[in-house]
Amino acid sequence: MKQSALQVLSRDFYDRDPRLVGPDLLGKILVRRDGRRLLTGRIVEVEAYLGAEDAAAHASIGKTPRNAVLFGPPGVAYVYFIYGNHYCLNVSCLPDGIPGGILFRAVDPIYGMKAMFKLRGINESSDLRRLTRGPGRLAAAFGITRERDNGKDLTSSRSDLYIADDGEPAPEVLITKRIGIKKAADMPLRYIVPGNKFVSG
DNA sequence: GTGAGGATCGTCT
DNA sequence: GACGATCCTCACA
Repeated sequence: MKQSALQVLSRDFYDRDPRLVGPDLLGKILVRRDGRRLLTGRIVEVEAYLGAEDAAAHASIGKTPRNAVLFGPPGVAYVYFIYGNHYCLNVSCLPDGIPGGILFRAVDPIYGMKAMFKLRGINESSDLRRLTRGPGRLAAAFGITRERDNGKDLTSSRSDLYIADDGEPAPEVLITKRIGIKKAADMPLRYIVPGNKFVSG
């Protein structure tokens, strides 16, 4: 894949309701530049998180130092640490002042798999699905941490983390309930590419 | 293939 | 002090 063929998604793309941004992100490319290494993967599973009306969303309790990015401008990385072990990557949506975001749950690795295995700390002979299936695994495979990436602008190719369109036609989208949460568990805010082996659950 | 249980710590009450 | 937008390992089938 040629990097020049990638069109970085603009801030306008994220300046919408997460319920519109979520399905549109499927099929797009997550890109990490790590020194000279390039890591890429096709997004196949995301979840939308809203504001005060969504009890499962971090933003539902109001603005705090932790979740401030969700209340800021669109197209910015929100990375949080969970269960004492894992990081999860989100991107903020909606205009400055209105909270909302998308959680990246899985990607289908395209380039840099060898480096991803190393970052994940697992052997290359293990099941490929273990590489980037699930939000914690995805973040680890792309070397994403709160310290390094929280608050980072995802709309510039000069950034070492961004999301791009490679021109592939949009995939089929299936909407389901979100998983791994207790509150507001019935809201249909999970978007997946049906049949893709990296989709979790 | 499925299910139980533990690890581990930042964040908010 | 309790909990969580998770993952791993180990039993067992």
